[in-house]
Amino acid sequence: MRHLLPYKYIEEIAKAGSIRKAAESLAITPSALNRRLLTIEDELGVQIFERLAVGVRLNTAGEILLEHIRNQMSDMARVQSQIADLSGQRRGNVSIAASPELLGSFLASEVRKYQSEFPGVTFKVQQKFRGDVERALIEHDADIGIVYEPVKLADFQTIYNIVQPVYCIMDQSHPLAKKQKLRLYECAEYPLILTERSWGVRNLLEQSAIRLGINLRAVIQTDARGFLINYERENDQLSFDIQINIPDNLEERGMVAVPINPLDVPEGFIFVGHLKGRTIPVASARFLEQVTTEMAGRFG
Amino acid sequence: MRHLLPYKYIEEIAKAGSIRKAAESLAITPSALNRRLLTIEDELGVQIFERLAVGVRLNTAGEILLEHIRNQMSDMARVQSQIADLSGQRRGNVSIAASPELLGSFLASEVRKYQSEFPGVTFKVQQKFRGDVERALIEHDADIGIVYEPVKLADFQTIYNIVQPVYCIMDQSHPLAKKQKLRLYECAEYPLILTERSWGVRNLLEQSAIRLGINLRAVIQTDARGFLINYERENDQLSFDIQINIPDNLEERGMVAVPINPLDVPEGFIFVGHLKGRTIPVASARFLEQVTTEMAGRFG
DNA sequence: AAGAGTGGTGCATTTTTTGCACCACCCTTG
DNA sequence: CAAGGGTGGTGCAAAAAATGCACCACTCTT
Repeated sequence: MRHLLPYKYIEEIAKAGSIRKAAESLAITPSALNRRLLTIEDELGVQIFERLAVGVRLNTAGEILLEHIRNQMSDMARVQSQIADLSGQRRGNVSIAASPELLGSFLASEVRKYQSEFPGVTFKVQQKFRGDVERALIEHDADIGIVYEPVKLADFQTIYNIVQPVYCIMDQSHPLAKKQKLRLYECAEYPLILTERSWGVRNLLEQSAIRLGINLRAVIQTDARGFLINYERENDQLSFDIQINIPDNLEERGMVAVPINPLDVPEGFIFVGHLKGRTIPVASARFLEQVTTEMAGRFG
Repeated sequence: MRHLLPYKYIEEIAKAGSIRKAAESLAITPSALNRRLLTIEDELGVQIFERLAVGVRLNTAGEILLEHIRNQMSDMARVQSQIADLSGQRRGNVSIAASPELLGSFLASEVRKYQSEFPGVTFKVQQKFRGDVERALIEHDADIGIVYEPVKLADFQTIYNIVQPVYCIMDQSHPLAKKQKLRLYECAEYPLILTERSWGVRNLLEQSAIRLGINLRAVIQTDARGFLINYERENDQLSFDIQINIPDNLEERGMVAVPINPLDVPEGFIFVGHLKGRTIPVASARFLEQVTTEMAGRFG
């Protein structure tokens, strides 16, 4: 698609903030790039960038144009995807922005399943925290968004959503391991392994703790999955996760997951969808379908 | 916008049905045009046109691409319009597809009013019958649609609608001229001037006539406005029109308009709007606003 | 005051596009 | 059946457009 090369150039200049830097990453001369920009501005009749001493910056007209460019480029990708799908081949790139809670095991196995059927499709999976998923969609950095406990959904087109209770994960020998349901104050008596506050699970826990007047002591604060679901958890530490992120072989590892009473910690929501008003490429749409079907089958 | 020249070429080839004809209307060599097409198909990886002995025809992939092209081109027009509007200037072209009932006096005066304020804006007004307005929008042949008694509204985004009763127009000396309301059978006793059946008014009349078992005798069947509202109507002929299309100076012309009992002929609807899912250019949006405000003021 | 960064420009070179002439093909028409 | 007018496709030379290089003017930091 050589004819939307100018678009790519503009986008790169906007991102780099300077013609020279953009030229470098585009592997052309600053001179050539500069002239292309001038030509575009001339055709458009207005400046797109304001010239500063340290580089260039998009002005309002440029913002409008850039939004159009991003729409246009991903719409073109969709068209190519649809056309390729006509001839039976399924190609393209599925770009996903997902909360870390989804990346533990669920999404990986879904991608594996899809790719075994359509090897021509590539994937790009980005970990984004609650509020950042929607932004990734707006900036056309991702086609599909999967969020646990989203901050807002103004530009989010929800295709499917599902409740996900919070589980407490511990060693089989833990005093709480035999319970059917846990109260939050019971957990709070043990040393906790917690994630950063940007995680949806942590957020739910914190809010509940405040409401109930409980203090959560984090002996380890980490985002590394290895700590949250540990092979050899020697002590009485507890960690938390949502249902979908708990691996199947948890028991083999000598561990158990016990649900927390939803009256203490309310169940969170997983939202699956894409940018409002967009038609996403065929491969992405099919993958979305597969994911929602799988979710509905397992938790619906 | 030179970079979307290829789009223009494809659209023209599709419209002309032959590379040579398209080349002629694009004022370039068939050879050059052919090569551009081949390049595009090569970049896309698929054929866009099937080659026939008498020319070329879009295949399915081409249909998908063409839809994208049309969206892209009118979206670009919108972006340019928005950018121009930033600097205070209002430019652009307002393209309207409207039922003939609206073209008598209403739209002309609205256009005049708008252009006196924004001389930089040009207009394109197309007369389309009931079912054709929506098609014009779908093919991006028009930004704004105004229909009296539309056939369907599947892809139509209604911004405003209003009821419009049918009036009977006659000379002041006509026996029916003094009535406050007319029954349809009263009209049927006189010679009628009717439009083609594709008009919304005619359609309403015909359906009512069938329902009531009345026979409408058209002594003149014409679409010419001069006949419908005639300066010197010598005989007792009657014509019909809707409220908005009746000129202000009807009385000066020695004529009167008497409403028909809505129990006989139901009131029709005028729908004002644009293609669903589209953001129309600034100038078009403002004009739409003006039209709906005017309608609401006069008939709301 | 020096230096490193920025965007802009004249000119020769390279790359791309175009026009011309022509080919092979198909269908209509005489 | 043959001729003729239409179609899309292609080799080659000319024209046009884009690029790279060297350099300028400028601003801000050091």
